[in-house]
Amino acid sequence: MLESLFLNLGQHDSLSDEEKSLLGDLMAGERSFTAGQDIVASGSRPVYSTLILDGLAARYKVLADGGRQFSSLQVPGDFVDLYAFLLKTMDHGVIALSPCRVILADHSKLRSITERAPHLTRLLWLDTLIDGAIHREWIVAMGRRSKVSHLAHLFCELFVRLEVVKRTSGMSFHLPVSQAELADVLGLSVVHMNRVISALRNSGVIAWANHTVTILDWRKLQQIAEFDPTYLSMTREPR
Amino acid sequence: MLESLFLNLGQHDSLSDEEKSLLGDLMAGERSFTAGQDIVASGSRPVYSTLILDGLAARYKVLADGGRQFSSLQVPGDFVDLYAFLLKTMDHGVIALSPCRVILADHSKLRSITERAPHLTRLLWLDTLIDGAIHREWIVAMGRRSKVSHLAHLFCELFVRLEVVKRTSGMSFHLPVSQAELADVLGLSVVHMNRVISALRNSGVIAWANHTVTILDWRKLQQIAEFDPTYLSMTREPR
DNA sequence: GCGCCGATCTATCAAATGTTAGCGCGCTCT
DNA sequence: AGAGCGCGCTAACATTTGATAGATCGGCGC
Repeated sequence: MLESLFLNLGQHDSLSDEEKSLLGDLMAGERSFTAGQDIVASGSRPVYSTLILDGLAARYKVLADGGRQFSSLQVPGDFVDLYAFLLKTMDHGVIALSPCRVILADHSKLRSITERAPHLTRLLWLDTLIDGAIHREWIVAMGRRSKVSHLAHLFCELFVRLEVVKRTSGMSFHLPVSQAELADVLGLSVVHMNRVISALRNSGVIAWANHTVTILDWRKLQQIAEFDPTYLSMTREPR
Repeated sequence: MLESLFLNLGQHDSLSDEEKSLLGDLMAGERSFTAGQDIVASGSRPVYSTLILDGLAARYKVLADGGRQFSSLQVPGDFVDLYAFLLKTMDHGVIALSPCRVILADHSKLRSITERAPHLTRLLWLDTLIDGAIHREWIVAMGRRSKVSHLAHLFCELFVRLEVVKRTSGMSFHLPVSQAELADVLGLSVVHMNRVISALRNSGVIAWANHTVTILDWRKLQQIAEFDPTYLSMTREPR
């Protein structure tokens, strides 16, 4: 059941059987959420962290004028709020974008991992660092890429991340979001989001129907996005 | 000399004398950089992490069309590349925006801290998590705030962060950047950056001359920015 | 079958943002 | 003192993006 987590953490360095069993002990208490439900509420002080087993979730913040901005998308194998273990108070919410099955990690058990399992601790730390690297890439995309390039970059990133946890089929992946939700990722109006999607479609590099994205020309998509996966740290080396 | 670091880490939880001395052992090898110099090069694989003692630095990425985007600003007491300890390869550069004095932390010594000093490890981890929280706040600002609000938010954040390390004087702080560099923070053209600055100035909440920003009306600035410092985790509690 | 409703898509106009160009001020270098 | 230069600032115009409105389409409940 923790296969996605093992695939995710294990892509960066090898996980020993002992570490896998520690993770097994750590994760307990499965829960389910329907699309649109809050998985973690802004302002709360969780006593456990949440790992996604199935589904798509997003971190978000809502402004006074009602505008919403997603600051990350979370796929199976991702901890959505591992940092809450040390940050204590959630300064944003996490919402399920599709039906989500999650499993919980007690903060007290996490703490004991930091006391006793330094290598596993480093791998968990690394997981949050990659989170940060993705944030930086998003900042660059929002600030200096064209909107079409930004969208292309997002699709590249999602494809690669989903491939790691075996959630792609061929060059396709499931993306259960509306255009309005995607607009909250890129920071655009819905109307303009639609224009940008049309432009990327018309360039013939992707197809998107029935909540499924298909990459028709990976090379060209990567070119449009100037996508360089270095920031995802997908090499296996001692950490 | 490590006063800024102690102030920075110590704001979240108390640092024992032993931990301070571990940090003293960790940091060795002072260096200086002039404004405009790269402190860490993109693509490099550093064997030490860098702490800022004095000066202002920024993480950045350059795109194919020459556009540059800063993804963070780093002030005294900040590790600019603590994550490189686990991420291994720099996917972006770090540049000195003003003359910078820095000090280095050997990755092998960092590793031994993770093996022997769990609480200090958690505090270092926390430091990178706050980095991530700031990134998320920037994403929200870029996506959904008005440009004036974004700038106001940046000033609020900088003021608070500089205050922690005692680099403010009254309601003023030193901000040694040109408008072009600030444009690379907000992701704007220089011309529009100038318009946004003028607008914030005309609203009477800040003054900015000689590289010094003075907050004239903190309450109103905070209102314009919708600034809530929760994400900076400035409460002292067990971590 | 019928009607409702959310989602996609389009059209039109308004506002925000970028581009190019140029002026003036205060440096520093000689 | 004069030249050169980075920087702040402005003007005019082009392009991108947003707001409002409405059409179309398909799923779903009654």
